[in-house]
Amino acid sequence: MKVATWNVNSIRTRQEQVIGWLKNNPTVDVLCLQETKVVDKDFPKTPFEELNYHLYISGQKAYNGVAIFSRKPMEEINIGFAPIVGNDLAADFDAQKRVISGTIDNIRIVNLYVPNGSAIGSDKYEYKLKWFQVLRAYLAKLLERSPSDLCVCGDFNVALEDKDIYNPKGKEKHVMASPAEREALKDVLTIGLKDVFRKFNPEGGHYSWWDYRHSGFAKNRGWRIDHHYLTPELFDRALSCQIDLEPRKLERPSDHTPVIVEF
DNA sequence: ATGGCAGTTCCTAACTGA
Repeated sequence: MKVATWNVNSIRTRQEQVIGWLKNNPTVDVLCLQETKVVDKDFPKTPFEELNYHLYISGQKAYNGVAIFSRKPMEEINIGFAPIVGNDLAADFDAQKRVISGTIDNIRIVNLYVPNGSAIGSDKYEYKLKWFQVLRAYLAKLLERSPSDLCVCGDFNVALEDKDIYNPKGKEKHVMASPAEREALKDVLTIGLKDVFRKFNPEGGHYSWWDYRHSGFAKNRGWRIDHHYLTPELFDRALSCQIDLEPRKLERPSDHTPVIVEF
């Protein structure tokens, strides 16, 4: 099975590129999208349903929004944190549409759009750190509830190691690389999740996001912030994990490009 | 770096993103 993650930065703007990518990648079983930026009633479902995908979406106006496209129907679709951690813990977080998950072939796919955090010390930064705490509770409960394999993927807005950044100098003061953000993500991973990209690609120089500004992509000044984290058995079974640079080369691209795991 | 790019809406200005 192949599971891809792609922050498309607006599904309506990127619709034709996503269709083209799915046609070029017919072996992808599940595509997790982030930053769809559209309410559910306006999501362009038809073109993807015509390609025989089952769609599971959770969007809001202008910001955020996640979706899962699957070749086969998924089961136990959960939207937001609340169905797993309860309303009290999820209350401040589910207004932003950043979490959707579903089960396929006994593997629970969790699709995340982690908050950006804006700037270190800002309210949004504190929100991001708290969000990771709720995520940890959410994933721990998921594992407790049904000890199936987990594939937690999406836009994490954190580069965990210096080698995930083109020029890490001074980046500890930069959102996405600050020590507190890295610790918050590492704390989530202690429940038993591993970065599968690093199983196959131990070296630096691999990125999934490039700033639109300053010709970031042309100069390969990127960050690796889109990840797949797997539970141990699934990690051991994994066959490959690759970043597809092609969509980033197109006219009017998303600032992110897809990452695909096979297990 | 008041920077710069791109997307959205309360749409030609202001916001959010990363």
